[in-house]
Amino acid sequence: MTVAEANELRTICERAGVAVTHQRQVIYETLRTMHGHPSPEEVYTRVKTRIPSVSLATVYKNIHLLIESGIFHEVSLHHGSLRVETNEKPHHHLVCTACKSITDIAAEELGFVSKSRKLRGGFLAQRFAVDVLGLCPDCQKK
Amino acid sequence: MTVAEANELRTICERAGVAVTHQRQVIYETLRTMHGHPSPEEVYTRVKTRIPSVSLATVYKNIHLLIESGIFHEVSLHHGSLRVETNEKPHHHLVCTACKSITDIAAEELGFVSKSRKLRGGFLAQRFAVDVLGLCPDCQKK
DNA sequence: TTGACGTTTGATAATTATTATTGTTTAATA
DNA sequence: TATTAAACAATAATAATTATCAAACGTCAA
Repeated sequence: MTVAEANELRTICERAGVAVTHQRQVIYETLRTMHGHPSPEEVYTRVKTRIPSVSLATVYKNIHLLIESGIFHEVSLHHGSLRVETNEKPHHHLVCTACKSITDIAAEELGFVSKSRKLRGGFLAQRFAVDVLGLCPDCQKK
Repeated sequence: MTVAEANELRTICERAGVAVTHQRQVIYETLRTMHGHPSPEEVYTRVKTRIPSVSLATVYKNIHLLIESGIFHEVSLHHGSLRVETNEKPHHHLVCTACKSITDIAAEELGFVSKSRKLRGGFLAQRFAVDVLGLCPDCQKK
């Protein structure tokens, strides 16, 4: 862990009012070294090599802490369950990072050029998560 | 159910090689009348008012059928588990609708103007799912 | 140092969402 | 309507996540 990283974690913990424990340090550090889009289970497996006694629940709790602190993100807010899209018109979504509610917004209404942070209805935009859905090369073959 | 809808469902079932059962009809029809982003549980509750004996598993199976037929979509692909974003650079994702693999693509690399369907690496773009992540008015108050 | 107190952890039970299994019923078609 | 494969309901199983709780830990005042 670099000095900058150590400081970052200390700041996060201070702001959140929690202690800088060994488990937290290792989980933070592990995430910093992992690439891609690891699941809690994958993080757990990695952390276990350094702290064999670590609990999966601890990994979950600390991942949540780090995500809530804004230092890491969820790849896509998944809404706990499958959701069916019933709006046929081309549109995007306003997703609340707190309550995860989904509101439709017409495609025209969302100019990608705009950097305005307050959108229609008072929604406060923090970031755009853009998924291109389609088929990867492997799946095209099948 | 309108005649057009009845035809649509029949076509879907023919293509998929499945029977047009009463349950399927009611599930399809129910989805058509629902707005927003219903979960399987919500669809199940609705369908139950017309077919009290219906099983939740049947609702799941038919929602999957309709999604695979392309007549409805998932709101966002959920990957079965939480995924942590470890890439700090601004980027988007190439998500395979079949295997749900996620590949990063740099923000610059994804010109929104482009309508090219084949992207870097041979990924076949089918549609863009754009989420604006932020806070809804209610959650801003809290 | 010691002891008291609040926090964190690990172990595990509980919950939630989804999928698989199985015996029974039903739709399609002759 | 009789046949037969498909679809169904009921429910068990699984996977992911969260909740519970007792024990261990860190901190700080004496």
